Order: sequence, then structure tokens, then C-alpha cells
Amino acid sequence: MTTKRQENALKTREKLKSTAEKLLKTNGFNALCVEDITKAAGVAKGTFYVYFKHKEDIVAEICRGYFKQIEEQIEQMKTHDISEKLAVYFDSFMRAVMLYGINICREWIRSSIDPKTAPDNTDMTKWQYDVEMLKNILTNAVKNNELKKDTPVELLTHMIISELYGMMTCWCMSDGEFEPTEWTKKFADMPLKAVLDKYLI
Amino acid sequence: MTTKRQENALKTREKLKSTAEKLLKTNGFNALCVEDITKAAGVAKGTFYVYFKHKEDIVAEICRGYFKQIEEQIEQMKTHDISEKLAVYFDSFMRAVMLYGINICREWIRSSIDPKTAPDNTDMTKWQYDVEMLKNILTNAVKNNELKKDTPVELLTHMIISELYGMMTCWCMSDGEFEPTEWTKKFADMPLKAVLDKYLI
Amino acid sequence: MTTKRQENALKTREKLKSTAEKLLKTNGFNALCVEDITKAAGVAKGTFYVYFKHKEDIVAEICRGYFKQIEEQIEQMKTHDISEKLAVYFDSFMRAVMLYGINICREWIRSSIDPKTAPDNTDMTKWQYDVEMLKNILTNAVKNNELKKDTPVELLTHMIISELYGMMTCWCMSDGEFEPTEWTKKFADMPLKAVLDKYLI
Amino acid sequence: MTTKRQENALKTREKLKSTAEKLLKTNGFNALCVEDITKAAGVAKGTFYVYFKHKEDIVAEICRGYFKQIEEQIEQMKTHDISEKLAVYFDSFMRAVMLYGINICREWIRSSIDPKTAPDNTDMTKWQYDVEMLKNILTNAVKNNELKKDTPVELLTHMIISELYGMMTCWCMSDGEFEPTEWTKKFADMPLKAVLDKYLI
DNA sequence: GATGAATGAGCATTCATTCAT
DNA sequence: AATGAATGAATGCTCATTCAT
Repeated sequence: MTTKRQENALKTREKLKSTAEKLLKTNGFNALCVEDITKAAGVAKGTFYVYFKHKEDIVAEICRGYFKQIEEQIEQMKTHDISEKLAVYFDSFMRAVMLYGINICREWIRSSIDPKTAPDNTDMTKWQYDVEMLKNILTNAVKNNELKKDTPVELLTHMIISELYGMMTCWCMSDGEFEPTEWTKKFADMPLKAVLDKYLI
Repeated sequence: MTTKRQENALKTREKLKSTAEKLLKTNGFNALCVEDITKAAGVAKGTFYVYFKHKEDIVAEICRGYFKQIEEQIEQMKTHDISEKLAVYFDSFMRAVMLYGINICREWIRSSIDPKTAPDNTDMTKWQYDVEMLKNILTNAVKNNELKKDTPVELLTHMIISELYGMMTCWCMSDGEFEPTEWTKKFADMPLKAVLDKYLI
Repeated sequence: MTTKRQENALKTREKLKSTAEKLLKTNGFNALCVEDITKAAGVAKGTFYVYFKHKEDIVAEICRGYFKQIEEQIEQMKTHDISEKLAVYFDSFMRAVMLYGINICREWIRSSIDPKTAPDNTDMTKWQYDVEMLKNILTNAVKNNELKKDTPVELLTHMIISELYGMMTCWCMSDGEFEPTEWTKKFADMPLKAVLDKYLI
Repeated sequence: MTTKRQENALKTREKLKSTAEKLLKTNGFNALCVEDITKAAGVAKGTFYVYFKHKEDIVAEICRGYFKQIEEQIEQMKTHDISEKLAVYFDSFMRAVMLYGINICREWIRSSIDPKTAPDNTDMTKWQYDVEMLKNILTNAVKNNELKKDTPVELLTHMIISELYGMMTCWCMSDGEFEPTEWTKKFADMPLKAVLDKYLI
């Protein structure tokens, strides 16, 4: 059971996170500073450090929250086949990109490219995380006889991830100006399909 | 005619650029600071600002030097057909990625993602530049009747660029650990070819 | 009679003290913080302030514990003469230095040098305490006709204390590297003896 | 030749040092902060770091200035014998203590006790410095046949230094209240003399 | 053109202490 | 007595940039 105090503490923590998230979405990572977060959250500067050891930690947690959701979604699809799973994965990835907006995407890329930000950070970058997740999906498909034993899981993983990250990166680079729905079509008759077909059983 | 003084000035400028480039390649953008550049170049701090208005400018110029080389190469291929041009483009892009190394790539991505670094910067980002260049190649191919009039130049451009940037981004994210030559093979029987075929005359 | 509650409270207090002492010995004063103490003692941060008004207080109490022991020893020597008492005093002082280790010594010196640390501190520093104690011993020796009436108690006190603190300070400064037993010999045929002899009856 | 600019720069440096010295003497080390120094010196905060890499550095330099003076004095006494040299050394040491005042002394002790203050500091502490200097004086006396070959230089050094530091430390502890001239007398018929006599030739 | 002294805004982090529960 | 959430003052240091010489 949680006491009133614990509840309040949790509320403070969430308030900090949601405030930081809002600021991150609005102004981007570069403009994010602890003082702004706490001021906007209506708490003292020190309170931030009650809940987060480093400034980077809250950003990491915000971003992780986003891309972990995809995993849960995929995990609930135990009965579906590999094509469906990949379709959902692509869809979820794209939705995340659109939903969370350009500044969050930038932070995903930034922190994946230049991972050594927080001193004692041992967390995976989004990229590492995505690679692992996709590799799991494909490996399981091999185990479940949905894909041939000689499927080049590693290579396929990188192809797909590269496809998605290419899209995401370019979307950020265009400052969100092109319509990512165009890309949905592209994904529909995904060139990858041709490649994947070879390994489908 | 250039006076001795102008010559020396040019030398100083080049010395600054080559020094900064070395530091950029070695330590990455985050670790680059004006003091280090000038100290290593053997000039005073103030001298830097004789030649570059902002720290970003020298970085931009260094990087631009790199990706402009591709354009020259393509321009010299006037007689070749569109397929050859694209092949050369892909090849050049990849070579640049490998040659200039991970820290330069990171800076290409970083500055393309977050373009508003220098206050009065009006330069194109590498990404904008690449998009323009590729669009030109394709547009010219349409004009020259190598591609059908209804070729979706814009879309094709983004598909290709996204492909290349996906590769480059993921290469940086993996900290240069995977073998980009694997990707050459992928590019060889490039899925795009299938798409492009539809519009070839 | 003490209730169970009072007993527990006392236990908590002692736990805090012994934990702080351990940390002080290991890491020194600079690294000592309330959070570490309470965490290591298994109580909440606030509990510390139930028993100690200031962080300095617990340190003072720990250190005082050490040097009060010497007094008790001396007091139990009522029948012994002044030479024996001083010999024991020297011996006890040195043993304390060795036993409690370099970090405790540093804190003795630090707090004696810079006494105004705790806001409302009225306690004596170790130095003041040692001076008083030694002065008492000598004054009593005068009263008991062990020393002449014209003995310069004040001066002798300072000479002896200075001798001991010189040794202790240098021991800390050498980072405990020289062998304090060398000093025992020095104290044996203590130059002071020559001085003291003049006033012995 | 020094230009006007270099002169001004030197002046700024000296201004910073003298200001810091004044603050150090008045308020002690604990109260010393960069902001106060620069404000009082009438320069910008950043200017401090043009001349000193760390806050500690300026303090170290101030203090070093003080105790290096003694060395120069001793070095100019090449023709004098060992007794005179030691007498001058004692005298100089004491004068320094009195002249530079209690807060400087505290800093000498503080930094000698707890040397790891500045990150990249490789300088000797005052204590180490004093030990070396005295050891040299004695070693040279042995070489010059002023002291017997079997003189325990190391031990004598520590005895003398301990004597001096004992005095200095106690003076700080008494908050400068006792009269150090009393100590001059003590040094005059210095107990050490008795010890030293054994080794004089 | 070259210098290098001076600037000063900008920012994360620590930690003793309080106090409502 | 015990808790632990909240506080907020305090501070060293970086570095791009300017400008008088």
C-alpha cells in the first residue's frame, strides 16, 4: 500500500517528468536546463536531484518511456505471424516518430549518435534498444519456423533499422516538412519484402 | 596577382582549417574548441576570428569541402546515363562516409538535424545539399529523356537520400562497428532499382 | 529506569555515532556527509537531526570521546608523581594518535585550527582541552609540592603541548609514513626533562 | 623587452594575487571565493581563469611566495656555519609565521595536512618543502665536515620541523593569542642544541 | 593581418537542514 | 521517535567572442 506521502512524491516525480517532456518537445534538448524544469514544475532546484541523479537521466527516462511502448505492443502479439509483427513494428515506429515530434526524435538520434553523455550511464541507446528488439522478433520467427534457418538475422535487422532510422533522420532534417505518410506507402510495398520473401517458409 | 601578405593570410587560413579538421576527426565536435585549434595551429586566439566569424563556420567549411567533392565528380560525368550517375553517387557517398570517418559523419548528422547553430547561418546543411544535388540529377535525367515525364522526382529523391542517411546514421550509432561493405552489396541489387525501373525509358 | 523506547533511542544514537566514526576513519572529514551516515546506519536522514543538531556535533562527540579517555587514565593515577603522570600522558597521547589513525588526527587538527565551524558551538577544541588538562596536572603538582612554586606552568604547558602537536601534525603531513616509534625514543630522554628538572623539588 | 600589454597583463595578475592575499589574510581560506576575488580586483570572473587554472592555484602561489623567501635567505649564507644557518632558519620561520598571520598559517597547515586539493597539483606542500630544505642544510653541513658523518640527518630534520610546526600549529590553535616571542627564548637554549652538539665537529 | 587580454553569460550539482506526517 | 520529501543557497569553471593595440 502506498501512503499519502509516497503518492505525493510520485506526483512530484511525474510533474517533473511531464514538465521536462513539455519543455523538451517545445524547445529541444539544447535549451533544456534544470532550473527551467523545476521552476516550471513549481518545485525547488534541489528537488530535481531527489528524483534524478543527472539531468540526462530524466531525458533518458522520458525517451525510453516512448520506445518501450512499442515493445509491449509487439509482445502482446504472440499469435500473429512475422509479417504482421513487422507491419505493426513499422507502424508503431512511425506513429512514435509522428506523435512525439521532431525534438524528441532529434534527442533519440543525438543520444544514439553520441552516447557518452551521462557519466555513469549504462543504459542502451534507443538505437541499440531497437536493434535488440528487432533481432529478437526475427530470431523468434526463425525458432518458430516462420523464417528459414539460414535467414541472415543480423543483416536483415540492420537493413530494416537503417530504413527506419533513415526515414526518421531525414524527417528531422527536413524540419518535419515532408509528409511521412508518403513513407507509409513506401513501406507498404516495402523493398524489404522482396528480400524477406526469400526467407519466408 | 596576390601579394606576399595575401599569400600568408591564405596560408594561415588553411593552417587553421587543416588543424581544425584533424582535431574534428580525432576528437569529434563536442571536444572542439577555438583555443585548441589556434594553439595547435600556432596562432593567436584572435586570429581565428579574422577568418571565421563563428566557430561553427570553420566546421561547416570543413564538412562542405568533403561533400562538395561528390558534386564535382558527378558533374564530370555529363555523358553517362542516369544509372551510372546514381551508381557513382552511391559509391561516392559511401566512400566519403568511410573515408572521413565517424566523427565527421556525426557532425554531418548533428548539423543537419539541428541547423540553427550559427546565428546568421544561411548555408545549406549537408542534407539539404544532398537533396538538391540528387534532385538535380534526377530532374536532368527527366529533361534528357532518360526518365519518364511523370517520374516522381521528389519522392524518389527522398527515398534514396533516406536510404543513404539511414546507413550513415546507423553506422555512427554502431560506433563504426559493422562492416559498411555489407551495405555495398545491398546497394548493388538496390531495391530502389525495382522502383526506378518503372520510370526508365 | 529506562523504558524500552529510551533504550532503542540510545541504540540508534550509538549506531549513528559508531557508523560516523567508521566513515570518518576510512574516508576523512571532507568526505563525510549526513546522507552516508544515515544510509550506512540504516535510519532515515531526519533521524540524524533527532540526536545531533549539526553535522559537526557528531564529529566533535566522536573526537571528544577519544581524548577524554586520556583524562580518565590520568585521574586514576592520584598516587603517582608528576614525572610518571607526564610519562603516561605522553604515552597515552601517542597511542591515541596511532590508534585512531590519520583521519581522526586530521580532524583534531582541523577543528582546533578552525574552530568556528558549528554555528552555536561552545565546546572546547581538542587543543584547548589538552592545554587545560595538562595545565591542571602541572598546577596540581605545584599544589602538591612536587614542583616549585615559581614553576612557569603556562609556559611549560605550551612547550609540552607544542611538542606533542608538532609530532602529531607532522605525522599527518607525512601521510603517516614515518615511524612514530622513533618519536617515542625522542620522548624518552625528552629535552623537556632538562627543563622540568629545574622545577622539580 | 616587455610591451605595454604584457605589463598590463602582469599588473592584472598581480592585482588578482594581492587581492586574493588580502582576502585570504582577512577572512581565511574557507571564505575565499573566485567571485569575491575578481569583484574586489575589479575584473571579470573569467579573467581569473586567464591567469590561474584552479582556485587553489592562486592560494598555493601566494603561500609559496611566502615560504620561498626563507630559502633565498639561507642560500645567501654560504659562508656561515651550520649553527648560524639553523638560527637564521628558525628566526625566518618564526618571522614568517608572525608576519603573514594566522590565516596564512592555517592555510599552510591545512594544505599540508590535506594535500589533494587541486586536481592536477604536483607541487610540494609547505611541509614537504620545509623538510627538503632543512634536510639539504643538514646534508651540506655533513659534507662540509661541520657535522659528523654519522649524523642522523633524517631524524634531526623531523625533530626540528616537528618543533617548528608544533609551535606554528599551536599558535593557530590559540587563535594567535599567546606571544610567540616566548618561543624565541625557548628556541634560544633550544633542547635540540643538546642533541645537535653530539654531532658537531 | 595578428595578437592575446578581457569578458561574462551560462549551468549542473551538492548537501546540511527543516518540517509535516 | 522516526521518517524522507523538499529546500535553496552556494560556487567553480568553460568558452565563444570582442577589441584595443
